[in-house]
Amino acid sequence: MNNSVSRPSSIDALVARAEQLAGLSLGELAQRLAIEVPPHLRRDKGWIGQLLELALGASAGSKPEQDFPELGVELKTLPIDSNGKPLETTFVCVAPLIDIAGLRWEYSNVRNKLSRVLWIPVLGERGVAPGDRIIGQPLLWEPDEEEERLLRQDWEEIMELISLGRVREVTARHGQVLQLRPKAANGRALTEAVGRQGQPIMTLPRGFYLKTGFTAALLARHFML
DNA sequence: TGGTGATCATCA
DNA sequence: TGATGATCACCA
Repeated sequence: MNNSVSRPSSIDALVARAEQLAGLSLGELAQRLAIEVPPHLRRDKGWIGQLLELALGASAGSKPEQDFPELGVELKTLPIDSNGKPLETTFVCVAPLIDIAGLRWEYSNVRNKLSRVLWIPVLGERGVAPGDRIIGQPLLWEPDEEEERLLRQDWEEIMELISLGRVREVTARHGQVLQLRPKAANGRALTEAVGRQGQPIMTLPRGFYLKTGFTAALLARHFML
């Protein structure tokens, strides 16, 4: 089906491998891995991410962990336009809606996932066929003090609302850099949460997403200074 | 059902 | 036209 790629033994090896992919089109990379290129992403929204995971030797699976737990690195592809600006928000992880008493930022899944991220920019607008999109220079990123402060602030504000049983009142407009939005297979996929009187309710699963302004800024901080 | 990978589709 | 809310595919 495809050539398997070994797991990188170090962060340096991972970054070096990612740098070697820069400049390639996704079509070229897919061909190397003997992977079929979909004509569009409407039914394969995760195709780019999974292609890069395969190319870099990330662990598959659907565990709420980093892609390279032994390296402490999370892998994220980031679609960008011709100006280098992100085209989409970035999914981080699902949000816990029950049993959240005592949850602290320091031990949160958001912080764990974002403590170190290998960003792979992928150049190409919606109209560009997936195979024609170009892999950009990777960026190994760790949040600086200000970024961490903003993330923490948003996380705490959103989690407080959830803990108060007000998850249904939280919209994507809450938060400066981090937002809470539905993350579900469809509108019928419900999960348990807590209502305003502390009663159990069923609601859409939610996920934390990074707003485009935040990812645009972190790219700018490293590539345009 | 709830995780992973995300982008789509529509509206303000 | 950018952002929000909705959705797609796959896996355990």
